[in-house]
Amino acid sequence: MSIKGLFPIDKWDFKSESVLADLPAEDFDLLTAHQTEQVYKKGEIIFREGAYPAGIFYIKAGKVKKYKLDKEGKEHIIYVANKEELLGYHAILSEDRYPDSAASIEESRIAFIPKEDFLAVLNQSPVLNRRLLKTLSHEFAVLANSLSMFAQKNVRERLALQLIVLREKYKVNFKPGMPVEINMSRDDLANLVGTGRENVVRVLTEFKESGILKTQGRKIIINDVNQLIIIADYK
Amino acid sequence: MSIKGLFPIDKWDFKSESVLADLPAEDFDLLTAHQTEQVYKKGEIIFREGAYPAGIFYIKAGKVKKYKLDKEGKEHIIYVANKEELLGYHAILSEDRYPDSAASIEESRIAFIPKEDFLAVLNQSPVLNRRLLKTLSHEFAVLANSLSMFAQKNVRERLALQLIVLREKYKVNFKPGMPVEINMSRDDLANLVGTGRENVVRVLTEFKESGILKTQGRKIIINDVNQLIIIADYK
DNA sequence: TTTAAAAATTGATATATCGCACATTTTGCA
DNA sequence: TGCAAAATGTGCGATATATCAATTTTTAAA
Repeated sequence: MSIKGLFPIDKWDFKSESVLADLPAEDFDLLTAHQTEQVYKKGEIIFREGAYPAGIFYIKAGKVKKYKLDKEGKEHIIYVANKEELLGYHAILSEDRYPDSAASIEESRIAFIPKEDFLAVLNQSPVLNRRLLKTLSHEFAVLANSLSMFAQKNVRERLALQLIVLREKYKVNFKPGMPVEINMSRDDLANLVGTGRENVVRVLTEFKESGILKTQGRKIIINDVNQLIIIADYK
Repeated sequence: MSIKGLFPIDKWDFKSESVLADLPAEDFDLLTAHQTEQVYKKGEIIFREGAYPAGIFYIKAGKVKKYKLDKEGKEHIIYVANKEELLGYHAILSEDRYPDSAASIEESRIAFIPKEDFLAVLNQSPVLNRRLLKTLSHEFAVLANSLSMFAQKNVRERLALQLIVLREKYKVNFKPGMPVEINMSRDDLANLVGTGRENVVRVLTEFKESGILKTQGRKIIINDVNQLIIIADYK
């Protein structure tokens, strides 16, 4: 039985809404009453898997990778979070430790909100409750997608898909109509796709030869997203 | 940098708490006021990915697989849900369609709760809100684990891990101390591990020869869980 | 601008696992 | 209980990907 065409890849929802949007002013003020802001340099760690959470983070500017380390210390990137996204709330809600680590992949400005404030607002705000439930269940769907993609697609197809997703995330840095530059190390890209650096380079070269994209040093500029969609969705 | 030993696999939390436990009687009664019960035969589909949700499901007895289909119709099992677990609430909370499909893997007795009742209780019950947030964020952690496991472990290691997890789920069917029988088709097992049936059979044979387990027809009886833990955690 | 260190790229080889074809066993139904 | 269909198990060639080593390019600091 085939469900071909039921969920074409170009209809997927890559964008994540801000959890804090539409929050009543009263709740928002209470939530941000004791926030402190910090600039994280590229590569700086925000929190570590296994640590107990002291609060949540709100990305005001920049990009953050959420990742897990295997026993040899090789990292696998689970998600790239963009500005205006909330970070580190899973650990508090699950009453457990951080399930993953977070580090900035470019210089980022991030606000810290103490656990007490977050829980206080959570206890009084139906809107925040509803919004978090929506966000979490949406995240579940995205993660489930990634998981089955991993089981069913090869490196070439996975890289194509990640490039499409990353293009959306880097779009916000550029004017509409301008070509979008993905500025990410091959190592991070490899850890996101779940393969080695060398394999990413090889597939990237292949894409370059097909005219799908071009590279300028570390930067990747996508010329033909449709071609990527076809590749990612092929199997 | 190594985090060796930080999260030994035998300390992982495989069990999922019932979302409905500790729910105030009032909320529970309202939630179950219009529930209807149905017996699903082995293999019967409960809901399909992409459909709009009409309500949620509560597994009273049996086991259910949550899965996604690729374009050729090959399924990838994301999760095996046990009795006393809630099903299908992601779609309602995310205000979207089902992100995956669900089907029984053994004869199951399942209650259906209409969407309206679920949302009504959600609007009035802080306990249910809190519990759902906890469950969803826990699910996220479990899924993130699966994802990074996929990226970093081979078929042998993944199968070992899934056998450990399944053993926990099948435990409830047997008396303490009695050997636990995992009764699952090789196809389902392969779709859970993310490989082909043949590869599962090959690794299973290998495990059998090492005295880790034995098989009786379709049934798998684990003799040496510790050995499995070592294998799953090896890399 | 120069230069050293870091990152990216290319090549070659080893290895896991995929997927087909076929044999065997088990299961459930008449 | 017997039988057909379904599920399981086995062998093997093809292939994608991992891994190691060496080279080139880029980056960022002096």
